[in-house]
Amino acid sequence: MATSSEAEAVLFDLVDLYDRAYQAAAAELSLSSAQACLLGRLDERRGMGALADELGCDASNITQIVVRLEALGLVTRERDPRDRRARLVARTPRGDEINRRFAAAFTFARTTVGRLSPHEQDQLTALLRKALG
Amino acid sequence: MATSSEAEAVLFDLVDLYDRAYQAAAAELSLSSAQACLLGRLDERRGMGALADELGCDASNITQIVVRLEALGLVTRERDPRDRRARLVARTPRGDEINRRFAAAFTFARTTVGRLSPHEQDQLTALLRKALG
DNA sequence: TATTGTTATACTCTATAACTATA
DNA sequence: TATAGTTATAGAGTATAACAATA
Repeated sequence: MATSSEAEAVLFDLVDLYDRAYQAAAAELSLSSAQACLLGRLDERRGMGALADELGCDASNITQIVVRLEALGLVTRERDPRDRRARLVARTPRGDEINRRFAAAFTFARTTVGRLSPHEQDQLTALLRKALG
Repeated sequence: MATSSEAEAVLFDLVDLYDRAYQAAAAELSLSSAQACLLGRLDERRGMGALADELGCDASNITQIVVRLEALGLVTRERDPRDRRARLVARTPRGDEINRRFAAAFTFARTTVGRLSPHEQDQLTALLRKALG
């Protein structure tokens, strides 16, 4: 591992725990992490290309995930009337419901931040913003 | 997304960037994240079950990853003389070399923490430790 | 009988390359 | 000709269930 300093080691633990909690919350709703993540990006409907950019992966990958979510009845894929090559992905009412339940199930970030006082939360935010450059 | 507060949103960004950087560093060495991660756990040789516990996944999964690392010449799998059911996984010299190069390539945590003063690094460590409970 | 690990199988994530439809 | 997305294909991660060898 590349974690020589204390701070680096704590960062590693944080990321590890965060990822596991995210996956566990998704699993409670029988979703993969990738499915839950994509579903969470659909507060506004979006094209496939935009989703690929946001999630940092190939468009063909997005197609696969969206096809599965569509089969589960959680999203729809409509032709964009202004550009008939494009497709707009949107959550169905059931997709909204599942997304809400995922947000409720993923307590890690809330719980973690909630252990700090408001002042400490501000400190943490400032430090991480500076660290992220 | 379940990130209502500022602090939660920054945590999300941090985890996202960390994961991407980890994967990119592994890819530089033609490894998957899981392979790089497992390789990093072998400073001491370990049994398959111990690895499964540490990585939080099924033993059959570890078998797959180890078989691939073995095929790449990065680890060996020897019978434990004290319990012939068990197998001890260890890095080869080439595995050591690749692991060093991965640690050098994964600069994210170092760079990120390095943007903070020593005092700020201590603050961050203390805040995250408290937050993680 | 219980434990360690493997094998068989199946599903998902992911990328690359070739393709279709539209612009 | 260029762009948005899909399809075909392949490699890897992951889990479950059934299995072998050893304790």
